Amino acid sequence: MRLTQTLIPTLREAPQDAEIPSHKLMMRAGLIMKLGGGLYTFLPAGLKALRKVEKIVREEMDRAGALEVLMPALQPREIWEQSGRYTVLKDAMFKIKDRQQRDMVLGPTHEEVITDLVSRQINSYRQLPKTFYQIQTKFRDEIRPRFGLMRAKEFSMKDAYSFDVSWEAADVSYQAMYDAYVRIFKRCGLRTKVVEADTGAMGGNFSHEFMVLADSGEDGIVECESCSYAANLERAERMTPKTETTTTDKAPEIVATPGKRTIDEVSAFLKLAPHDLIKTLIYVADGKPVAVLVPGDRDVNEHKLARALGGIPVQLADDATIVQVTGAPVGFAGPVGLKIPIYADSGLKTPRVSATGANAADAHLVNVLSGRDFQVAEYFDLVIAREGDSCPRCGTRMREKRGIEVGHVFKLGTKYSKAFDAGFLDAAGNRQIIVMGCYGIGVTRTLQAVIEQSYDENGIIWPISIAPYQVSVVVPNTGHAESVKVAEEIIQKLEAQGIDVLFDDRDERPGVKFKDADLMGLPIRAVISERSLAEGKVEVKRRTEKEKNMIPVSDAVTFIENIIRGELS
RNA sequence: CGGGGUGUAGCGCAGACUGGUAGCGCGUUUGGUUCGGGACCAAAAGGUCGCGGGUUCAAAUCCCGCCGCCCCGACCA
Repeated sequence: MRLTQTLIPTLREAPQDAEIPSHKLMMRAGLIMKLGGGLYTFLPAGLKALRKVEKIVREEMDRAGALEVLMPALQPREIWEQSGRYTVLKDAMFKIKDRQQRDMVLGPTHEEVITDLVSRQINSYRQLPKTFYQIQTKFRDEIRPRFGLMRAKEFSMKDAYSFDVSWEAADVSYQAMYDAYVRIFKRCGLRTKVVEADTGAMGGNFSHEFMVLADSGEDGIVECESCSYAANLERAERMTPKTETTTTDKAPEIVATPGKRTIDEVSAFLKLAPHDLIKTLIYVADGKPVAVLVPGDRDVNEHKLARALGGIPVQLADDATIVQVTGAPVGFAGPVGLKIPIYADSGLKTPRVSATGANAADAHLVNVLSGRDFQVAEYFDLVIAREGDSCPRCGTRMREKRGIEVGHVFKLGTKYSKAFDAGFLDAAGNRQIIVMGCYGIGVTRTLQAVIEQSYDENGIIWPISIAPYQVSVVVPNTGHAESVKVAEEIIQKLEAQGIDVLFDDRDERPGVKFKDADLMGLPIRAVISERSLAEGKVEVKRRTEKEKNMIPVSDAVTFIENIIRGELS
């Protein structure tokens, strides 16, 4: 492809609204253009790269035995009512009406559609297992679209769904997808970290996320410094810390703490470490208020809390409820004298002399002892894990990292198959329910994540597998006919081998072409100039190499082919 | 939705406080000189100053309302 015939509008400066390196570089390298918040047009070069990611995904899905389908993005409201997710996801969905005023949604995901399909088409154990997948545009009314393609309102996703006769069989399908994901990301040149994750609105009981480690990542994860344990902060557990018991003969004593509501304010005022305070939070679980206690220096993990209380939805109580339950305004809640169930983090199991809210305005209690002054209904691991916590598996210290979630595999179970009555007759003629799994890859996000993980001060560094063009050809002086002729011959031969070549045929100064080649990040650069041709050679250099290789003209094509084959094999 | 910021040419910005013919750099067009790491000279095209209202002889500038976009928090591939 000649640069003058395509459209790759490179920018010297990044648009002001681009924040992270990959977003800036996608804009600067002329891959995408913004239409509005979370909405992007793929320009020719960006699309070429995207198609290559899709191709890798397809090949690996097919290899894993998944069947490609294509489901409607536009879906009737009814199927969402049927799964019970219309309420759960309705704020995240784009909702529209057709001309008959029927409610429709733009699909944010496709469990409902695929399960409906399977419930109609699959009737026998002989038809199972089956895994279906599609690569399709998803729509989500994100609260805050961000970072270009990283979190967009419209994005391309590969979603797959497995259907099995049993939980054991589902494990096999799950593993097949897991393995395919490992291969996909590896082929895209990504280094990923697999972490245990929360299942969220998707439901199900088990999941793994594929994370690209990056400072700009929106997810926090912890990983053990010794064993293989790694988890999303939403799920991450920690071993109960060993704390020393402390005790006192003194009764709880009320201390006036006017206007001191936060842990920081109270600990500073009472001259106690935050750890010596107990943070009391009032939650509403399934309509009923409960008190949740955590050490003063920790935060509640609501996902863990919800799971601990039996998977019911929990939310922080509003101010009115807090006043009603504690008899005090927000900021002075404490466990002593509360008439509601009290759940506490396991870090508080060891009795310690603590300070708590006094359930009275502008007052706190000191010399509070659990067991003596209040009773905890049950202890759970309830706090958000953090750097320095002990690994739940082996007790070693854990460290915190940031990650970009590019893939997520779920063991769903029967949530959707039950809702859509997706069952089958087993060999004995008994009707059984299908066990499902679901598996997503953010295709557009993966593309950007590759850049986030691979760039330098000059621009993108594409892996050969998904570079829009594997080779860029630069002729410093396009006025030199011989250079152009040799360049065109080499390009023609490379393209005949199925290699994508971008020929910078612009009438620009050499410096401009070199800068743009680096910015676009094409993996191999061939320079054909009067100077090198005088020795019968052309210059070939990888994007990451400093040294130029001077290759005889007749060997150039083979030399380049070998680099590409070497990396793709 | 809460908090903060911002909107002036395709991109990056100045002008606003103190109202008076809308500017700079990059990019684009034309001509010329240049030609291995974002050249130089000359000429030119390109703007409803986010939108609506108000104040004023006069508004990019002051006032009111709305909208877009970006950042920090709750959602997710």
